[in-house]
Amino acid sequence: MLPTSREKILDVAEARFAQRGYAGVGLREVADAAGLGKSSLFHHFPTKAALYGAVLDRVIERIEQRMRPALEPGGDPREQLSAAVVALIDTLAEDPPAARLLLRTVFEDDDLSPTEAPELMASEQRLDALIARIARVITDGVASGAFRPISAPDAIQTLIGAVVFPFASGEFGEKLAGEIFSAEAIARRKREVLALIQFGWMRPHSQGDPS
Amino acid sequence: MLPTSREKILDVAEARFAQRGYAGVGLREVADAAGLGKSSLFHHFPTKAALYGAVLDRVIERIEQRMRPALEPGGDPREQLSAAVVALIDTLAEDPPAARLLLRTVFEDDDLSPTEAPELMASEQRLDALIARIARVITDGVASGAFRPISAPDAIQTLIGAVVFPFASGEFGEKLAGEIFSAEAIARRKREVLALIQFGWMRPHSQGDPS
DNA sequence: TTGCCGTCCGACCGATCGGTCGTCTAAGGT
DNA sequence: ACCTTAGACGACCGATCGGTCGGACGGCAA
Repeated sequence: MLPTSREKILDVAEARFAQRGYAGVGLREVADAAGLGKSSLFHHFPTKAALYGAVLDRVIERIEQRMRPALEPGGDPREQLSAAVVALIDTLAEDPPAARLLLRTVFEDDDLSPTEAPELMASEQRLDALIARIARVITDGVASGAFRPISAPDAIQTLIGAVVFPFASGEFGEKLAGEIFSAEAIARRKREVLALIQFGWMRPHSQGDPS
Repeated sequence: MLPTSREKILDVAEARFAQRGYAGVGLREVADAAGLGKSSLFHHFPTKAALYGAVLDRVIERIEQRMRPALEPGGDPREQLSAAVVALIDTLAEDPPAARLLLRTVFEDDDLSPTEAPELMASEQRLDALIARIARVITDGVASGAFRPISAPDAIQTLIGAVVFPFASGEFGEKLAGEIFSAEAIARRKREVLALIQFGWMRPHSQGDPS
């Protein structure tokens, strides 16, 4: 039950990177919070960027695992998309720092570009594959008539903004709508996004595949 | 036409803070890019936090000015909300670093909390007032029957995510949907969000105020 | 017992951080 | 002609940054 040092480091680093960002977190701070000396970190991760990469990879893997069953090919695109969104929301809700970490990572395309931090390439590819699968579900749905003729990339941008941002909004979001990670707030977010998908993207009064 | 040193500093700092975040930007970097020595910055802004505050304030003021006419009390809430969103998108599109700066600021609720950086209080209050006005439009619309019974705070979270995030998504967004700030991309974003409001939130086949 | 190995540590490195200080210069008012 | 003032500058400060290094400790296999 007691976590290994490596896991402890990852847990602490995930929370700190989410709160203060890559440049804002010192390795000393992480080491202290993990109950280790700073130099001990380097026995588990060769560089700060590698530590960040490991943290990010763990988060993306969790999300991928939870969303995978919903996205398996061959099903009703409407149900696939809805189930995928619910799975994503559940995963973000169980790992509070995750949402903010993901959005911060998107914003750090300078310092954390895969060119400079090759340890992030694997994570990026996995995320790309996941997004491609979602895009596929949307384009399939449009092709079958289940969805209006929406643009998959734009729909995905909207989806990320509407799903991930609220769980990353911290004090701002709490002042606006109360506790972010309460069961009620999570349920409200699901309703909000599912309604968006249903009324905004699904074709009304259509039973879908016209074949 | 040639900008004053102060304006030059603000322009450079806005771009840098948006790209690398508060902790990730050194004052030396800002000074160099502005064509000044580092110590000259302190003749215009007493601390780094004050500089960030001035940058943020300028961004929020621009947004507020552009959205104000759309939000003046007494009008059709549907038109008010749509016009406000269009105004916001236009403003973000004209000032590319703005969206990312705003979201980053939301995420920095630790280091940049108004308690520690009192120069941000004014900006925060102005932003709160702006959001309150939007919330008012939504609740009015719900009361008059123009909107479904949606929750204003949740709707605002969705709106921020769907409007602001895409313009802050940088390389990630460009890989997904091409140039973010092209005229076509801006038009697509407007269509996307306006459709969301219309189909997702407006009551169908209703002419609104039943009085 | 011996030797190895994974883990951890304190001391240290050069670089950079935000910020201070004293000085110099150019413009403007009297 | 004089003095004030704003703006800019280089030198410098203590603190912290990511990262290195040599060694100490404990478990385990031979």
